[in-house]
Amino acid sequence: MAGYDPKEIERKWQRVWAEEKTWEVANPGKPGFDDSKPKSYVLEMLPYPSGEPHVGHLKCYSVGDAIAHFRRRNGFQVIHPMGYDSFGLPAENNAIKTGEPPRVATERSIASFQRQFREWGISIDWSRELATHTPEYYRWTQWIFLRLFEQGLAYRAEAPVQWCPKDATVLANEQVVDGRCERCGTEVVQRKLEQWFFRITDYAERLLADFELLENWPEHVITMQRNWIGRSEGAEVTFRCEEVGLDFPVFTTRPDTLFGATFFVLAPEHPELERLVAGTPAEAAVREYVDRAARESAEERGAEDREKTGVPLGRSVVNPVNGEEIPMFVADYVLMEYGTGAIMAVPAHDERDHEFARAFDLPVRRVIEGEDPDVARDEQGLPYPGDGPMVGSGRFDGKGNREAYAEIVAWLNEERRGEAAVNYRLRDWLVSRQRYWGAPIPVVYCDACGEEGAPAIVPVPDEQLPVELPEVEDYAPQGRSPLAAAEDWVATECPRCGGPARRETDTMDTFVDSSWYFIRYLDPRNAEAAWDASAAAHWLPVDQYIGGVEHAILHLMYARFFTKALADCGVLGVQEPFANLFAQGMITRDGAKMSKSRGNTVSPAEYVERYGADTARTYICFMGPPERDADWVDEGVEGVNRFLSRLWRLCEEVEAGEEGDDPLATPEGDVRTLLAKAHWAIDKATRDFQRGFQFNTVIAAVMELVNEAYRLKDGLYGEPGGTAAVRFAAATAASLVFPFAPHLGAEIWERLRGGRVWEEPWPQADSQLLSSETVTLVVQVNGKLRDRIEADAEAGKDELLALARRSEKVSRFLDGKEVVKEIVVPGKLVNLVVR
RNA sequence: GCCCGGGUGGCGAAAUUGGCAAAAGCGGCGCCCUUAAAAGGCGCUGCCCCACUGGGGGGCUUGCGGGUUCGAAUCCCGCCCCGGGCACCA
Repeated sequence: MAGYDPKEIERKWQRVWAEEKTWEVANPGKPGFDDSKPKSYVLEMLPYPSGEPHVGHLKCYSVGDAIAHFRRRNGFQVIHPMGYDSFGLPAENNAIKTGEPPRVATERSIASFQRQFREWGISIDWSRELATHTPEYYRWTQWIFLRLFEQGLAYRAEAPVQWCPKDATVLANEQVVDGRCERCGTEVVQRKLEQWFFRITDYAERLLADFELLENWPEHVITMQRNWIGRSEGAEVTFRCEEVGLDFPVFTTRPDTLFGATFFVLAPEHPELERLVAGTPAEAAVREYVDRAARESAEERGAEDREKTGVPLGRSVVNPVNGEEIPMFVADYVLMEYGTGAIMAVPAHDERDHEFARAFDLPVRRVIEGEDPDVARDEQGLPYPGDGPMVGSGRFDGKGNREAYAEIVAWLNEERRGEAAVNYRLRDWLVSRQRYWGAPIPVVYCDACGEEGAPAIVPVPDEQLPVELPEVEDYAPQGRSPLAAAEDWVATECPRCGGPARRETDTMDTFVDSSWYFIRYLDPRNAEAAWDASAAAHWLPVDQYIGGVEHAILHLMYARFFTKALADCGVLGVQEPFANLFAQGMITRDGAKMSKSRGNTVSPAEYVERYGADTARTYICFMGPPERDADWVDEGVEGVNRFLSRLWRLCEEVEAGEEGDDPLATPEGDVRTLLAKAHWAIDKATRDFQRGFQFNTVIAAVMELVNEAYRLKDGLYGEPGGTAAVRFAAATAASLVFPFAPHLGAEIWERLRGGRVWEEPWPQADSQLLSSETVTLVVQVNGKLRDRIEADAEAGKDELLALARRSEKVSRFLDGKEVVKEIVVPGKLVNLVVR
């Protein structure tokens, strides 16, 4: 007999799927569209094609494919596309190092991903394949940019931005981790530059509120986004500096502590600083302080345990609630990016203000009493951030601070000195990059159309898209985009006046490309529009999205923002792109994250070569719950390979043996036992599939079924209905394991049953065979297990009690004791409580 | 500091959601097949104690300490440890 030869089987079925285009689905209204089935959009995050696929990819697509197969066999028309997020820094950095154009390295990597996806047997609709670096794709990325521009959602502004000196580019806030460039680890510096932004902050409220619309997202991902958006409720209150006649609004979450404000602080970047101190004795000191702050990195400024520093301005503002004049300072613990860049300082009830007050010997005035009566009134126990009755707050004294909060805000409103306000930590999304390998931003600058020396920003008309990325020689950025060197390309004609104009030379952040790809899949060859409205209406939203948690904030929030913005532009009918999200865990080796430098990487290709794709995929799904991190162990791979081989040999054995007689109408004995096990496995697999994709226990159930078949088969051959039962067990195992090991599943099914397993509906458990006539009754005395007794499944309470008391093992513990309580759970357990 | 996860045999894990703790896998031990090995098949395998020719019996056990309950890995209260996110955000 030929042993299990995954190579041959896998090649065979991969050819079938490719030739028959098995996984392609048509759009509504197109030939081949099946309107009898409900749709299901199963999507894994598209890979960034750099080098070869790694095990993280194998996991993501194995999990997604199992879901896609399961849905198909449950009667859904599943759309399951694939593409490549093929613009971005790594290809460009490689180009700078080796001189190889980014396109060449990227397309080589794409070819490698394509080959391996086929070798893994992932059920992809290849007719919908796309790559974000192709003009056919980025043309529409540019088109979306123009729509956002029209809506005022894309704008150009000078702003302090995070600049990475190594990569010589600006970064999005999200790409700065602990003050360092996410990619290269270099400390970022602040620069003031003209940049393009998307107004994601306009959507902060909806991004929060619409968590409601999601069906099932991991709680921690929602929490991370919520933290990132960072909504705070409070009030904006205006403090006036009479000496220079300026109003300074501040944002505070604690308007109830307004009477405790004893000083006022501006951020070093505050635009009015200059006017406040120009020509005053404080000018020199303030300027020096501001310059020093500007030189410091965000990391240095944000360091923990940093001493509070600052400089008095020699000016004061008036507290609107009590008319008190309080001194002004500049200090770097106040951030320009948040709120208004200025704060009222309440040292008695805010830790940071308290530290500053101590450092500068400023008054600390308690306005809320603490809980501890001993320290309630004096300066001990300060700063006190909690609740309590108000003191030193005029007519609000004695009221609870929560109550006073509302009244103070109402009063500010009446007096027009402030109003309720909400602030967000979220900043607008900086999307321009001074880099080559990205989609060009489709605008030109025209001096003739401009005013007062400033050129006009003229959008490139839709019909002139795409603005193609020109070929260049030198990819290294020199503080301006490498595109600036392509002078023939930069010099263009103004679409508005026809005069000479210059192209924008920045490209878009790659997160822009990946913020809408899931829509393009629905109509990827459309040359007239980004997508056909009816296709989008039919398939969206994505029913199940699968990917790593590392995208919990960036990609997932940007895609949510895009969806809402496109809906507002009237070109999309959904508010949320991904109804269900599954965040897969990481695969480690030797307990550590894989890295080339550590030398603990796992190459999927190597394992696929040695054991076959079915083994590699099934192992990955068997390692543990897929949402959790899991450690790759070679012996575990072999264990799964042993299991698949065992199933294979079982198939060969039944195939070679007698056809056997027909299945019995009322199976008995071991025939029934094996059939019951098969139906138990069907039931278990189906439930675990639905319950959060617990593939590890699904596979364990199939293993149990195969083990049971091995235990019983030799006694069953020749029995009435015996061979048929073994055959049923093997075919059922193949059918259940198909979503993980599609080649083996398809092959065994074809041999034992004929036809295509993926066209078979998912098996249904026979409830007759799920229940048995007898059950194991657990007998406890005082909650401790004392005996197990076979009992009639239908037996009543009294019968079970009698049975339990009759047991010798039980009665031993009842001797000389009084039974004070009897608990009977029919079909399960008897517990006798004795004294 | 705040917010999420998580802690169960030698290892990664199960436990139908309050009812037999440890399924399936790995590792380990033993047996069968074999001239031999590999492959394969079968069995045992949480810890401790008593008994042992053979069969057996008892206690303990889900990070720690309490509680609720006839009964807790599961629910409640208080701690400890590990991982992740946010953090000078007013």
